[in-house]
Amino acid sequence: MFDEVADPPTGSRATMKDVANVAGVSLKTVSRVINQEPNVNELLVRRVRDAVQQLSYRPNLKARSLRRLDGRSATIGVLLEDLSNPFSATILRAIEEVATARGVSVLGGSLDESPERERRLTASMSSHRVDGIILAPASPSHEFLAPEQVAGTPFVFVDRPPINLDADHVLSDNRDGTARAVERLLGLGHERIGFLGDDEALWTARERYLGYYEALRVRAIEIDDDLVHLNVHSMTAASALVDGMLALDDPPTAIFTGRNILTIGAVRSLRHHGLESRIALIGFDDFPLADLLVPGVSVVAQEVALIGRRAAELLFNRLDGDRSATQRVVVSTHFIPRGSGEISPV
Amino acid sequence: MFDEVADPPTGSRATMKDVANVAGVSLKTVSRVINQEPNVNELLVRRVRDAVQQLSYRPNLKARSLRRLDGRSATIGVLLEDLSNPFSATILRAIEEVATARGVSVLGGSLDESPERERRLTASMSSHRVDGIILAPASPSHEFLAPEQVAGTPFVFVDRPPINLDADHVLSDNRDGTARAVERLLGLGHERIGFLGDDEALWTARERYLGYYEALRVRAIEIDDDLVHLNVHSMTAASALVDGMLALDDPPTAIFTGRNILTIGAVRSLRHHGLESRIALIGFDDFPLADLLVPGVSVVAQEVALIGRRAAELLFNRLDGDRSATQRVVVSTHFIPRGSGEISPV
DNA sequence: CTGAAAGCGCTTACAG
DNA sequence: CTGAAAGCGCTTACAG
Repeated sequence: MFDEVADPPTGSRATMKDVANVAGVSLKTVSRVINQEPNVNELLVRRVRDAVQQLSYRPNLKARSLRRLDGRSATIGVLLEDLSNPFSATILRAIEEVATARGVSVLGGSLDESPERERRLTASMSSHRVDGIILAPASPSHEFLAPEQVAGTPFVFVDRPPINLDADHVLSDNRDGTARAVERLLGLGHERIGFLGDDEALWTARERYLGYYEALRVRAIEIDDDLVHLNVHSMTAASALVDGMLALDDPPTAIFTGRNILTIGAVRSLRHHGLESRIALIGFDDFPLADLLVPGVSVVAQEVALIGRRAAELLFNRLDGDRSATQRVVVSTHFIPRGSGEISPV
Repeated sequence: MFDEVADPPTGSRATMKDVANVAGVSLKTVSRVINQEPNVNELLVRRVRDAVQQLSYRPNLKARSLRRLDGRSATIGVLLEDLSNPFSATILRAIEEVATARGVSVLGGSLDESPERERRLTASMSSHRVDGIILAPASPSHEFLAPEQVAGTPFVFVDRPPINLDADHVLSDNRDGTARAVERLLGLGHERIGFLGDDEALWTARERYLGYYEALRVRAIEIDDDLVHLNVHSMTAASALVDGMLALDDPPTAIFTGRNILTIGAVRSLRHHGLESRIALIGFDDFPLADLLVPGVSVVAQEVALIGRRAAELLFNRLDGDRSATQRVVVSTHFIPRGSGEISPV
């Protein structure tokens, strides 16, 4: 034997017990050093630290959280629509920032608007015993999460409110943001304003439509069914619908699009008809390079990172013991004029 | 007492033992049912299933992985540059897809080009006992990961190769992709081609520069220092440098930009000078709406999702026991002509 | 086909 | 200031 104490074998990890053996102290002393408890002899601290170094020891969080009274795993779950889209990605990053600062890791997942995936992934998070879950929901009802909530897992909803469940949530002011933008178009003299919206099943799509509806109502302008299209899912569908509206006997002089891919579809159609500088356009959601298009595309922008940050703050407040009533946080949108929304009717 | 067996108290979760009590069977029988082991009496299976339902029982993965021989946590770590940028977000999503199909969850983190964050977050992943780690590295050396690797955690690097560590990696053909694009410009008759590149410390930035360098060398065109700028970090810096190049006595007739934000900076400058249809431009990395600009921006596009998928496949192969030699996977880039790269010199 | 005992790597509660 | 024993919620290895 060349080593005084045998190293643990390759392919397996050093445990606290290995560290104790190498340092010549008890398990409990190692635990004290790792957890920075006071009142440990300097010399022993040093010996433990050296052994940790020598063995590349990493405390096992799974074992720790299994035994600890609070059972915390130092992990939260974040389930969003699609981690590859800029909206979800920005929210995830903002949450990560808050979590990392507290030494908490983030388990992420994409729901793709699938209620079934929502059930599966929340169950998975639950099996991982995450300390809390932030969710941009896909289901028509969240009753099924009640047992998790009762078991002590706090939920914070983002982008859309919970249904049949009492939980904190963070939303944009979809309706007001849209109404104010449509009011701007009305203020310029537009009376025929087209509307393209996403899937009616989505709360955000309905809210944005309601903003449009209310703004017209206030001015006593009747809704023209030829100018309103909901359940538009793609850029190409949006282009085709704008093509159709432009072919009407009485075409719109302005268009409001309820989502960025629909906005881009509208831009393509207007360009195709050479009307991008004649017909006003405002979109909900900012998008990269909107300012580099000609004309620049005016938008109702969401504070996406702020939504993520607020959600994380709410969650950690709950984890810190906040038992106050459920909170709804509404994050303001802001209008960004870039040209396309400032075109007057001819 | 109304219930025959007391439910576990609010705020705590049902355990396998609780399920066993409610179902009137032993712990081991519950374990068999949960893990779908064969040879369990139909009646007992049913009773256990009912108890699971009634108690909203979720198996505790932490406890399971603590005891299991393979110690698998059904979790992998994914550390990328910035989860909010489209490149990282697309990779994460592609990995998530492969992982979810295997019932594995993804712990994500952003490194922000910080070696210190890389150390901290890999250590954190290690404490979570992830089964493997996919990493877009930020450090100048990855020696410090050797102990983790020896302890049995496989690593797969993406976007950049490991340094001082033997590990699988997935890269784009940065150098070739750039060289072929620059050759196209040369083919059009361009001889003065500007180059803007990212931080020289980054492997990708160096490779792309080498592609530019080699393409010119083959044609025996000398590199003009006035036309080459490395360590360009922002869109505004790129704009200013293009402004400067355009003011030269002998300005470039074409520009190659080594990263999408630099490309956008270059577009801004060319527009500002009204030269966007006179001076050719090709950028590395595609970006949204590149086709909607006038002229459309020609790019060398990476197969970003494929990079993520390949990395995940490599990792899971290792977890499935593949002990073959370290692999380097090179994913091809492809050129997308949209107009700006097809402009001939005047 | 079913179950009682031991143990994974830690923390807790307690004794000295 | 230090440590030995029990136990977190599971799976393993074994007995019946």
